Amino acid sequence: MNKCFDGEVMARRTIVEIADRLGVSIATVSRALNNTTGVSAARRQEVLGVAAELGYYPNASARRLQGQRANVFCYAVDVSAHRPTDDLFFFKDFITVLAACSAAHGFDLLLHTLDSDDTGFDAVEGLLRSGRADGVILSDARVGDPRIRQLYAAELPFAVFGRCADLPDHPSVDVDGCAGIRQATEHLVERGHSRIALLGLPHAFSCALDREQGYYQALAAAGIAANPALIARDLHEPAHVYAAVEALFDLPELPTAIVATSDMLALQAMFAASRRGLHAGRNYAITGFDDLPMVAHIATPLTTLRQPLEKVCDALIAMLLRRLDGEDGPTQVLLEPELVVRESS
Amino acid sequence: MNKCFDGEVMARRTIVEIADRLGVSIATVSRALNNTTGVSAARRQEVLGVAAELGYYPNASARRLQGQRANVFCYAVDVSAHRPTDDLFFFKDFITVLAACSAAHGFDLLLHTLDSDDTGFDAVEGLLRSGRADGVILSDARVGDPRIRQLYAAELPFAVFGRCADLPDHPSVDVDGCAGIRQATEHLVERGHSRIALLGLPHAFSCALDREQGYYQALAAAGIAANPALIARDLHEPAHVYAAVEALFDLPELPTAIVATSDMLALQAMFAASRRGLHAGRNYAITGFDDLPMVAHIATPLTTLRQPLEKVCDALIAMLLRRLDGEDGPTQVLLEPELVVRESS
DNA sequence: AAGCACGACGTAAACGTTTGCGATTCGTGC
DNA sequence: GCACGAATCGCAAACGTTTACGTCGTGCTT
Repeated sequence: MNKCFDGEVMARRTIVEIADRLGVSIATVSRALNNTTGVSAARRQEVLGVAAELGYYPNASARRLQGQRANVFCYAVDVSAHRPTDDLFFFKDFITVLAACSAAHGFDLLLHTLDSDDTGFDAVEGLLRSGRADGVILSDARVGDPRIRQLYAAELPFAVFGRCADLPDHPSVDVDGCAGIRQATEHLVERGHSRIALLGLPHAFSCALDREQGYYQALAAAGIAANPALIARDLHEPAHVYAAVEALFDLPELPTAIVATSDMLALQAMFAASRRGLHAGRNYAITGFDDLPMVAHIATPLTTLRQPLEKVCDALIAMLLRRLDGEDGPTQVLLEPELVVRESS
Repeated sequence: MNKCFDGEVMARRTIVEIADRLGVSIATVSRALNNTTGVSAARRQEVLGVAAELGYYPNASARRLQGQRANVFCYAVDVSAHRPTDDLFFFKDFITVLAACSAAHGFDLLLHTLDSDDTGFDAVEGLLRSGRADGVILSDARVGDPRIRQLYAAELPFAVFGRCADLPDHPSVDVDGCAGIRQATEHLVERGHSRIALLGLPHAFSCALDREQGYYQALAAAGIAANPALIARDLHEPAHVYAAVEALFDLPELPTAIVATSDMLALQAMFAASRRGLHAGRNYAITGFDDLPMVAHIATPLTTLRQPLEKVCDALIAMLLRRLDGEDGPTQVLLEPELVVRESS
């Protein structure tokens, strides 16, 4: 039989063993291990020594029961929200940074996947109510997001990456997509472009409308009339994106620049263009949003807007921690994306 | 002040309240809630009623402390392993299915991110030893994987998606990449191809060598000599992949078919080819591996090998559960991928 | 009629920690 | 020499469950 299956119960050492070994009380051991006051330096060293010798690990369940806190956050992510057009590189980066931020505060990160329908979200509420997690983090906020409604009504601790402008004030951290896209559009205007196309995300996501606003604002400020033929919004199905991009390049008068509200949309556009012999940075300019790792390494590196992921996650965690500790503070944080100019524009 | 911050401590109901309310003992309440024997049907209904009325949720920490089990699995994923050439769509799908399988067995899924260096893996060991998780799931097995060595030596419960042929027998579930690529290559041979190129993954991953074997086996069986000029293995850096693909199409005598050992490699090749006016399914045939959601929807749908993700995750979870329950069973599971023929071949 | 099996329920211990409170010791100031 | 504060430590209660064991009563068997 394999070593991994010999069923030997993992011998868990307890605080009691350490206490017995040294002839002291468990209270002393606990205080020594937790580095609290009330223990002499000599004793602390003794305790630490025996603990290391025994290979002691504190029992998390006992700690949580006593401390009334699990030290666990849950990231509830709508997996159905991720279509082929979406940016899974961003998904992975977000998870990575979020896990790192949580760990830095001693919290584990639980992953809970959701369907697009509301079913299954009660499980998240149960997660909090049963104490398996202390707070929930949401992303991909939708217009009128029912998940946010539910958590808000239940007065449960949560924080959202993104915001719902149409919902009552709730804890949220967001990147200013409007300002970002405005900056990108202004950048193209400064480069002399006036026939600037727009590729927009599905309107179900609240960030889509936000970003589109930046495009309109920049055009208005430059005195350029918005041309409906150049504007493709609410793109979600792959076929939809494909058709929109093709239509753009079928126009009698081609756009000289494209503002894509996500890097994946920009990549699709570049792919379609290259099949017609049109190359970004040479025949037309294009900008994206997200700064995915790959867009810096493709044939024509993409000008895009970088999201300050570390700051976002820091703010999310900080917000939840304040909520748990009963302190107050800002419930809405808005961060600025950074325009990264590369060869595509 | 915002409703979300009014610091009202979430009122947690306990089993004691239910007992008091009905004038019975907490043991009876526990038995009723857990649907165990020793309670009359009438009592059970009473208890269930009061529990629902009070909005009772069992305290997970107390349960875990008593039951000596957290009902949590940890997926420890090497985030640095994911380069732009890697398949994050697969990453997301795997996580989704894994979470679903865990949930089906009443287990939560903890996410732990690792760097490529070994640092930080001790944290995973601590996760198990402190009882925050009962078992670990690994993926992207590397040749001589130090993580597997460590968990194996420590006799901790774990299961690997992938295998290390060079390591002692350990719990693993894998998809037979050798058989898969052999099947794909045979498919191309049957289509009349003989100048068949190979694109291989980084050799650090143990699946890379496995898959390449299938290519060699199929060629040998067909009596075709392997042509070094057509073989590009151990591709990891984006620039590396790019150069290899370009070199392939710079050959005086072009390959008529390409066996890519991952869909992402296939996509890169198709992209490079299309820039030269060569189109898959028309000018050359190509196959991939993984069946990413997107490859069915691109201009020329890709022939590829589909991994049975549900079966993989089921097997991983089952293996861990057996280990936790002290039962025995197979420690190595090998599943067959399914060849999905589309227009690219 | 006595014995016995069984169902329903309560008592209490256990899971492993943290922490308020009291007890003891020790040093220091008068 | 005595009182007093600080430092150090032990005692025991709590956190909310599960479960082995004991008790009681009911109904059945012999």
